[in-house]
Amino acid sequence: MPELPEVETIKRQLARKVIGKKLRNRKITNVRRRAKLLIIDFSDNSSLIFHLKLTGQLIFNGKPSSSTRKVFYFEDGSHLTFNDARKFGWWKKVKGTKRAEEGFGPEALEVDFKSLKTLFKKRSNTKIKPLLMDQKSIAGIGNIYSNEILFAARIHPLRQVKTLSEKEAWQIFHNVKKILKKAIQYRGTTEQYYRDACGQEGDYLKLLKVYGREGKKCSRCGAAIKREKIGGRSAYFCPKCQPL
DNA sequence: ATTCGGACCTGAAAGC
DNA sequence: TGCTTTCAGGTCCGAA
Repeated sequence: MPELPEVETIKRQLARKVIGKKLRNRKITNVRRRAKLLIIDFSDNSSLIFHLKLTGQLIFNGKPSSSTRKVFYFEDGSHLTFNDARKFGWWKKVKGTKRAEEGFGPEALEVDFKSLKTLFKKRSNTKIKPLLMDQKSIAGIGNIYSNEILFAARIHPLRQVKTLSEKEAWQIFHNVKKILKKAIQYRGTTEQYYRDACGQEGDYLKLLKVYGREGKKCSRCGAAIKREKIGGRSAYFCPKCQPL
C-alpha cells in the first residue's frame, strides 16, 4: 500500500497529534518521512522507525483488531496502533537514524530536473518503470504511482531509459511532481488496506487512470487498458496513448 | 548491470 | 457449496 503520498499523509496527521506527547519518559520532538519510512524522533535523540510495506497501518487512538501488532501508549492516555495484516511491515527503535536513512536516492518531490537527467544517463540501459520504483534512484514512488505517472506522461512502462527524449524526460519529471502532490491532497489511495492516521480511507482511488483498471476504457482515447508483468509487478498502461 | 524467481505472510476475489 | 488459484500500495536475496 503505502507509497510516498500515503506515508506523507500519515506523517502530517501524526505530527499534529503526537508532537509533545511523552512515551516512556521521552518527549516526541518530530515526525518525519524519508522515502517510505515514517520516523518519530524523541527528546533523548532516539527514534522509532516504521516501514508499512504492503498492509501496514498507523492509526492514532486506533481500536486494536486481529491485525494489530503493537500499541504505543502515551502518558496522557492516548495511543498509536500499528496494524499489519500481512506482517511484512516493521518498526525499530534506534539511537540515530543516519544508518536507516542511507541508501535512498533523492526524494521524488525534491529532485530537480538536472539530477533526474543525470540519473537517466547513468541508468540508460534499464526500463523506465522499474527505475521510477527503485528507491536507491528516486525515493518514494511505488507501483500505483509509477503507473499513473507514466500514463500522464504518455510513456510506455517498458521504454528503455536511453531512448527518452528531452521532452519525454521533462514530461516524466513534471508528472512525478504533479501526481504525487495531487495524491497527497487526496490523502493517498485506498485500494484495500490503506488507512490514514485517523483511520480514514484515502480518496485518490477515484482519480486513478490506469492502476487496477485492466480491460477498462482509457479515459483519454477509449482503448482497453492493458496489464503486463514488468520486473515482477503489474504494469498498467494504455497501449494507444503509451505506444512503445 | 540487469532481470528473474522466490521468499517473507495473510486474506479477498475469481475460477472451476 | 467448496476447493484451488491468483492477486495484492514492498523489499531483499541469489542465480542466470
